[in-house]
Amino acid sequence: MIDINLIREKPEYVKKALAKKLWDADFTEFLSWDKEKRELMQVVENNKAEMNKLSASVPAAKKAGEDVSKIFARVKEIAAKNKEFEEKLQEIDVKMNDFLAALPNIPDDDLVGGGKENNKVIKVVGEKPVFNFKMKDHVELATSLGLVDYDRGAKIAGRGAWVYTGLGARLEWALLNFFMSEHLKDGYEFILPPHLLNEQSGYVAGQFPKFREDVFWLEGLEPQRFLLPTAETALVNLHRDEIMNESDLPKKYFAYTPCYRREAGSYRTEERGMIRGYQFDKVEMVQYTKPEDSDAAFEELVRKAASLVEKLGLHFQISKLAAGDISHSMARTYDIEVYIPSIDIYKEVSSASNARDYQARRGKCRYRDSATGKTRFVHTLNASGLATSRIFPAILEQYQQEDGSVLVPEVLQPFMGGIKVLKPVK
RNA sequence: GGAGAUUUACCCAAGUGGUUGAAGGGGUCGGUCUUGAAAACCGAUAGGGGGUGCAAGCCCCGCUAGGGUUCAAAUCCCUAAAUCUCCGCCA
Repeated sequence: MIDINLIREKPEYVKKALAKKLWDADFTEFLSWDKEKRELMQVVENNKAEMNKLSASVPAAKKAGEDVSKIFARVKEIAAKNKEFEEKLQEIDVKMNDFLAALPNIPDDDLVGGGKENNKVIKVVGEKPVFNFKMKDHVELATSLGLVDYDRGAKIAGRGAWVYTGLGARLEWALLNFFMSEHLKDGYEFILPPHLLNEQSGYVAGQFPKFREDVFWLEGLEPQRFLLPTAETALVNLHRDEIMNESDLPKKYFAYTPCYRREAGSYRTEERGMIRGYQFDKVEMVQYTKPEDSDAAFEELVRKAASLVEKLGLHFQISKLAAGDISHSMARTYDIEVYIPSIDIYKEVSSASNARDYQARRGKCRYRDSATGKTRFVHTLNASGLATSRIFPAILEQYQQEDGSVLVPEVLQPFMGGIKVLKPVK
């Protein structure tokens, strides 16, 4: 939610900023609603004040033995007149809320406009691996090593599903454990949230109304619930409708959940295997900060996400996203992209974003400023740390050996009972 | 799935139509007393939005949420949510 005052005061600035997100905003109608709303409020509230006053005078008048029927009639008269205005007012209110709720966040000033093509690689870590043998892709490797069973996944669940088996399951779990241990070391609090969330949570995270169609809704539950598309949805709602103490900030959380998304359907051949599925595992970090601290928190999240990939010994890059490529709710996003040799492409394994007060406004998530005693909206930030569905293939491909085996990254070995090599099953 | 109870401020809690624009207690904060603390006593403590105004202020909405009845609702009616208890179901 963008601050309505900003739109009132600098509509041209907001329009320009949103244009960088390839969003064409026109505030002329909105501002006229706003004006009308405030005029109507004057009338409605003045009428209510008069009604209140008249009603309050009834007991005294009764006591004095006066005729109160005139007061009743007068209040009724005002109420009837007011009804029309109130209905109009509510109508405008709904229109304005819908309009505001649909607006994306304002991108940070330093971002370039436009879409993906304007993303900029700001850091490259490691080098593309060189193979002096015929390299295999991760699907081939996962199958020959007995790590993933695609056929049985399709059998029991259908398209877009796979089964981690044996050492594959252990590798997946080792990744998650490794990520968790790093976050715990950094003082983040471990959260296991519910996976079925209510509509309000999707709204506050900013995924709704825009992405209502991209999540899985459950039938037979009232009120309706959906499967979370990322743990961020749960984590940024933890403190909604709360006023936190300044001393509680920053809040640093991480959660592990599968992520459920409908988008999986249309993958291209370059994305075969476990690059995209209806469900994938992710550890997600979220911070709640004071506004002045969110830039530093953002840097911390990017650094943390990158350090995980680096510790895994994988070649990757960090991209600063153009305004049009960052998600709806965010003001700023850096992607960590790991190299997948078989397709010679860098794929996102973490998206670190600063939502600033966009989500906090939607969720009325505030803290009390100890200096002024006033409430202020917090800033929320999130970053994957990490999604396994692309790290797993990256490890298989980048760590593959000529004999068809795959080395286990050193940091994962303690989480896999010391196993150092994944060997082909006969 | 069925039945019942509950939902008031930071916490507990009174309150069934009109000085309740919410008692009382606890807590918290400030003070008196004290070498210091405790105790006691005194005082403060309803939040959060919104409108208007240079401001002081004035006004509107807030007793889980949304509707309704009424001149007037925490209080009556309807709907929903959450919590608790019991029963049923339980891969």
